[in-house]
Amino acid sequence: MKTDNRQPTTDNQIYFAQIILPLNLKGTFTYKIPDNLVEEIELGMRVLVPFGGKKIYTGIVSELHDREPETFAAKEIINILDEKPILPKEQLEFWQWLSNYYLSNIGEIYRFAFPSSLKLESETYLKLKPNVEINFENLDVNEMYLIQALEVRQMINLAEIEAFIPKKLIVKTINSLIDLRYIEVDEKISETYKAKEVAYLKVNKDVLRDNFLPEVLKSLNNAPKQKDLFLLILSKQQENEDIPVKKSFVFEEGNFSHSQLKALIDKGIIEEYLLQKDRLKSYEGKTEDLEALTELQKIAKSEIDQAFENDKNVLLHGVTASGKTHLYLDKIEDCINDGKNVLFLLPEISLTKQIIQRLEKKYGKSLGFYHTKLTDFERVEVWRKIRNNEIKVLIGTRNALFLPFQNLGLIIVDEEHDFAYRPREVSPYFNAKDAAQILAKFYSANVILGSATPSVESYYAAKKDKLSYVFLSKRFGNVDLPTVELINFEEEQKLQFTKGHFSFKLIEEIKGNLEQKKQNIILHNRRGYANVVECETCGYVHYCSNCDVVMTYHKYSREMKCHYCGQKATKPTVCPKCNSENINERGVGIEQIEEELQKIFPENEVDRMDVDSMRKKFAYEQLYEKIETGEAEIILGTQMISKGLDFDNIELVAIPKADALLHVQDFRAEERAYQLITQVSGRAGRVSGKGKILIQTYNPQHPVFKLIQENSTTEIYNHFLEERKKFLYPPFVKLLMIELKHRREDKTDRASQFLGSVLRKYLPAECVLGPEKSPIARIKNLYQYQILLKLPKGKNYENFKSLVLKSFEEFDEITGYHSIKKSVFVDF
DNA sequence: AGCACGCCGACT
DNA sequence: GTCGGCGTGCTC
Repeated sequence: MKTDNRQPTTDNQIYFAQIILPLNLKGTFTYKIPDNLVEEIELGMRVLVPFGGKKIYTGIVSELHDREPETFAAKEIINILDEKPILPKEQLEFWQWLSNYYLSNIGEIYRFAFPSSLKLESETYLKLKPNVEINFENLDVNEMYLIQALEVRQMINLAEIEAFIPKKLIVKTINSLIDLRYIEVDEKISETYKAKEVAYLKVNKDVLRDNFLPEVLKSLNNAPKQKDLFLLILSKQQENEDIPVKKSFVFEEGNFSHSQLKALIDKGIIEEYLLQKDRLKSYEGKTEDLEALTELQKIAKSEIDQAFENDKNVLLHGVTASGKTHLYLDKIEDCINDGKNVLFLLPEISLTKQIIQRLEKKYGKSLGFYHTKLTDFERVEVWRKIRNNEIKVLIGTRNALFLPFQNLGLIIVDEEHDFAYRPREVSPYFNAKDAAQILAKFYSANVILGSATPSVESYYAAKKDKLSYVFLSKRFGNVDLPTVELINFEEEQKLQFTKGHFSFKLIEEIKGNLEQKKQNIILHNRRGYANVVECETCGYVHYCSNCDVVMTYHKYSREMKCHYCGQKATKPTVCPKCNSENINERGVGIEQIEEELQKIFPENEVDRMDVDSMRKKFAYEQLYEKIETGEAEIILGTQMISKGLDFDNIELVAIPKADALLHVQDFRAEERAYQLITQVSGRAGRVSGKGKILIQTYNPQHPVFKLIQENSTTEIYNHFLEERKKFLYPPFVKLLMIELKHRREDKTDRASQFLGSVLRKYLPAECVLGPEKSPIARIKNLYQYQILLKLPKGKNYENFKSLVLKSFEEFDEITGYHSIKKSVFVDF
C-alpha cells in the first residue's frame, strides 16, 4: 500500500496526503508530509493536523500523492498517531461509497464511525523531547513561554496553552518547536483509556502449604468474623480453582466489612491482586453445542450455501417462529469454521435477549457487542478487540458496520425490514441494510437478510434475482400459524354489540382465552390518552408552541406532551380562549384502551408497554419477568410489543382499532401495517399452534386485512408492488427527498421555491415534486419544506444524480440561503 | 462544523 | 456609549 505511487527518495520530491477531518465539510484536505514522516505514513492512519488558526484535529489519511495544490499553501502534518493503519482499506472504500451514494460529507461519516476518544482534538498533549539542549536565544516570546511551561509541568494540552499564547499563534508556535526538535506530541494520545482493573482475592500459598492451615485457624479463634471470612474465601477458591475470587464477592455474599478483610490481608493470610478486566461483560459459563437442523431447515441451508457459492446474497424469508435464528447460528458456525468472522446486525440491541443468550452459550468470550448504549471507553475496547481479531461474532446495531473488521466472512441483517436500520433523525443518513451489502462486497463476505416480513424492496430484489430467495414457510416443529379473524366493527356497532372500543365478540374471545390461563396481547399503536384536546364551544385546540402539532394528553402522567419536541404543559380545565368548561377529548390513545380493558376485566392483570411506561429503569425487565411467569395476563402495547417477546403461553392477539395503522399518509403505510400486524401475530401460539388474531376494523374489505387473513404472502407482496408501480414509488424509482429548514417561514418558502426551480431546469418535470410544506410544517421552531425527487433506476440514475448535485451547487451560490439547513435523503 | 469578523438593536 | 444577536466568509 505504501510507496506505490512514489519515486525512490533520491530526488527532493514533496509528498502530500488527503486527510479526512471530522467536520461536516465537503471533501478532504491536502497536507504536506514532512520528510521524517514520509517513510511511515500509510492510508488509513490517523494524523494530527492544524486547521484554521488554532484548531488541531485528528484526521485520517485517505490518499497519498505528489500533486502540489495550486490555489493554496498546504500546511504540514504535525504527527502520525498510529504505527499501523487504524482503518482497514475496506472501511475506507466503504466510507467513500457511503459519502458518494448518500451525498453526505465524508467527514460526517468519520465522525459517526469513530468513537470520540479515537479522534481527540484539544485534549492533545505536548511534552519536551528527552535530553534536549534548548537555545533560548532563537526563540520568540510564545515559544519561550511554552518551553518554560513544559519545564514546570511535563505535559500540557492544547486547551491549557490557550491561557498563555494567543489562539492564533498556538499552532505556529507548536509547529516551530516541533521543527526545532524541542517538543513532541505525546503518543499516549490514543491511550487515554485505561483497561478497567478488578480486585481479586486469594489465600496466601504458604497458608495452604504443609499443615499450616490448623495453625492459621487457631490464630483466628478470637476473631470469629475474620475466621468466617477466611473460610468463605478458602471454600470459594477451592470450589473451582480456575475461577478467581472477586473481592466484591465477599461483600455480596456475607455480612463482612472492609476492616475485617484488611486485617486478614495485613496478617498476610489473604492476598489482594488486580486483574485487567474487560469492561464488556462477557459470558463466563460453559459453551454449548447447537441442536441439529430440522429437515426444512436443512433444505433452506443448502439453498443458502448454493447462493453463497454463486456469490449471491440471501433474503431469508421465514414465517414467525420458523427457526430463522437456528439457521443463522448454523451459518455463523460454518463461517467461523472457515476461519472468518461474523457481523450480526440487529435493529435495536435491547429487545433481543433471546438471540444474545443463544450466541453467548455458543461462543462465550469470542462474542462482542457494539451499540449506542455503550460508553466511549467500551466502544474503544470493542474496537481494539476487533482490530486484534479477538472477536469472532460481533452483535451490533447499525453503527457496528464501521468497526475495523479483519477477515469478515458473513453479515447477517436480522429483521431486515425494520425501520430502525434507517432512522431519519441521525446524520449521516444511510440505510444499514443496503450499506451492509456494500460493506460485504468490499470484504468479499456473504450476506443474509432475514425477516418474517421482508421489506417490499428486498422482496422485489429477490424476485428480480438480485438476491437469492430462501423461504421457510412452516413454523418450527410444524406448528400451525395463527388464524386471523376480521371483526366488522361497524356492524357490531349497529347491533349495539359493543362496549367502548371493544366488540362483545372480542371481549368474549379474550375472556375465553383468560379462562384457559392463556395470555393476551393487545396492539394499539398510539401513545397517550387522547390525541386532541378541544373546546366544544369555540373549537380551540391545544397546539405545541414550538411545533405545528396538536399536543397529546397523557392521563397517566397528567400532562400534555408534544411528541416531537418533548414540550410539556398542563391540561386546560377551562378553554383559554372562551373560558368554556366544555373541554372534549378526541383520538384514542393507548392509555384510554388500557382504562377500558381494566374496566372490562377488573379481575385480571393488565400491563401497558409503550415508551412512556418503559421509561423507568428496568421497567422492561420487570415486565418481561411478569410475562414469563404468567403474572401478566393482558399485555397492551404500541409497536414496541412486536419485538422480542417470544413466549410460549400467548395465544391471542387483538388489534381493536386496526384502521389507525393505515391512516398514515406515507406510501409505506400499508407495508408497515402488514409488517406490524404479522410481527405481533407471530407472538401467538408459537408452541401450541392455536394462536388467534382478531382484527377489528371498519374496512374488513381492505386488501391488506383481507390478504393478511388469507395468509397469501405472494399476493400481498404483489399487491404492494402493483401499488408502488402504479404511483411510481420504490422499488420502481429512486426516491430522493430534500428537506429545507429555517426559523423564518418566508425564507424557507422562498429558498425551497428557488431550489425547486433550479432542479426543474435540469430534470424532467415529472421527476420533481414540490416544494411543499412538510407534513409537520414546523418542528422545534424550524419551518420545514420538502422537495421529492423520483429518479429513474438504472444507468441514467447517476446522470440524474450529478444534475441534482449541480443544482445544489447553484443553490449554494446564493449566500442568503446559507443559513438554511438542507438535508438530503437518498433512498428515502 | 467551528470560528472570526462585522454590522445592527437594547441595555448595564 | 457597549454587549451580543446572527449573517457571511473561510478553513488544506
